[in-house]
Amino acid sequence: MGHATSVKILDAAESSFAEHGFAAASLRDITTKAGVNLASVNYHFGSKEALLASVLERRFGPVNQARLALLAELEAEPTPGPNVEGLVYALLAPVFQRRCEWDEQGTNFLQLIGRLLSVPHERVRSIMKAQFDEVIARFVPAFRRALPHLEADEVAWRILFLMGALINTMTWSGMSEMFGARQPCDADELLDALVLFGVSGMTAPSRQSATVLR
Amino acid sequence: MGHATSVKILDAAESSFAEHGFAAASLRDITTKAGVNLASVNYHFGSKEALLASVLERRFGPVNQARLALLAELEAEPTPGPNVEGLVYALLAPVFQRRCEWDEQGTNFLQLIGRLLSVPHERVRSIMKAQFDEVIARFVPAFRRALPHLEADEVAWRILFLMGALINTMTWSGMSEMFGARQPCDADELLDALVLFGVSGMTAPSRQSATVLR
DNA sequence: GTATGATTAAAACGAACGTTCGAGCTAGCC
DNA sequence: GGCTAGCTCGAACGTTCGTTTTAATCATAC
Repeated sequence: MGHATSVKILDAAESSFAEHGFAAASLRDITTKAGVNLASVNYHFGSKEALLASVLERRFGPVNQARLALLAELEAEPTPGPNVEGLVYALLAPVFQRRCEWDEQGTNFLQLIGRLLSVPHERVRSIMKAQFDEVIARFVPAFRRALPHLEADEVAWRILFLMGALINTMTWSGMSEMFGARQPCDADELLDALVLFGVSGMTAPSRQSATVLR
Repeated sequence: MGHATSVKILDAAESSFAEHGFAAASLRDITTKAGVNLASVNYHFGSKEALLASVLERRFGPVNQARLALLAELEAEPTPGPNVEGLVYALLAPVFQRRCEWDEQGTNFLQLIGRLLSVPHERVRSIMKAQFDEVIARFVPAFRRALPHLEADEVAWRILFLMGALINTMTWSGMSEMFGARQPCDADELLDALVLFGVSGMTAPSRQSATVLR
């Protein structure tokens, strides 16, 4: 059954890409983990790069769909006024929710994202862009409406800062120990901490109104 | 002159590691950029991995020394009370200041950091740890004193979030355009934006006192 | 001028990589 | 039973890698 083989390869590739990054993950290692033949990758996916593309598409689709669904709920609410917390939550929560579901398989979804987003690979970049275009097109204006005291550009930069806090923290599991702190007990604890940090950061005063230390 | 060759190799390696990451950067590419013989790397540094170690040590030393110097200045001030902004600035500013100095050479220092911090390499990790141990040992307690309303663990997590915002944003130059925003005009503008974001995030209310959306 | 250590260079090695090929197996259809 | 398409497999290819070897050159000291 060809489909079962494809899924085995995708699972093994995800795990290997998360652990080693793209360049250092070898097809021999991936196919050994998957328990399939080396040639299967090229048969089912065409190339190593195409395999990576499939791994990313398989995971980002659901996360971004969930983000957009949460955003739609927010925008349907009758309560007026800015809801930065809702937006931050809608952006971050789906990642943590999918993590619990997918990490059962022994992969580290968030580590995968963090690792692959730092890969300087043109195809990766274009897949990211394609996956995130709608999310960006919907979230950036929503944040801008919720944060009218900020310049449009600064809102976008803050979203980048927020994504950076999300991604980098997840790339390195175990980094808390390095900082003399315990690991968050579960995904919810970390999500709560990050939402608080993010909401506060997003709603910080604008650079014009703040006296910045120099 | 052996020393001149070493510096050429370090500069070329830095540029290549920043652009490609560690695994995908080849010694042949590096030595071609440096205009030296392939064997020079092994002669002067011992191995590819040792070369990476030298690249990191060369750059992180001055940044972390600057961080500690700024922290010492803060702690010497007679003004009492928490100075979260000073701490955030002390942590972030040295990176931007060195960037202006070192990028003259055509390397992208911040991109290098971001790229290499995501490398799942044991030696890289141990070098990072060694370089950052003193910074962490001094900054984490200082932040904890400045933020007594927070649990000790949460302070550490927030520092991680802050570092994540710093690192990830820098890993991908040009990402602002993807979000429909212009690039920050200069390093100072980006630093100011990030300091505001970070200070506000660090000083956010604790999870106990905040009602987090669920 | 000679000796020595440092440095550089060309060449080659062994290993591993991703990709391709030809053969064999399996399941479904007639 | 025969045929076909899909799928899997072992083997090998060409390429690239990091490292090593050997020889030559250079700078310094005497």
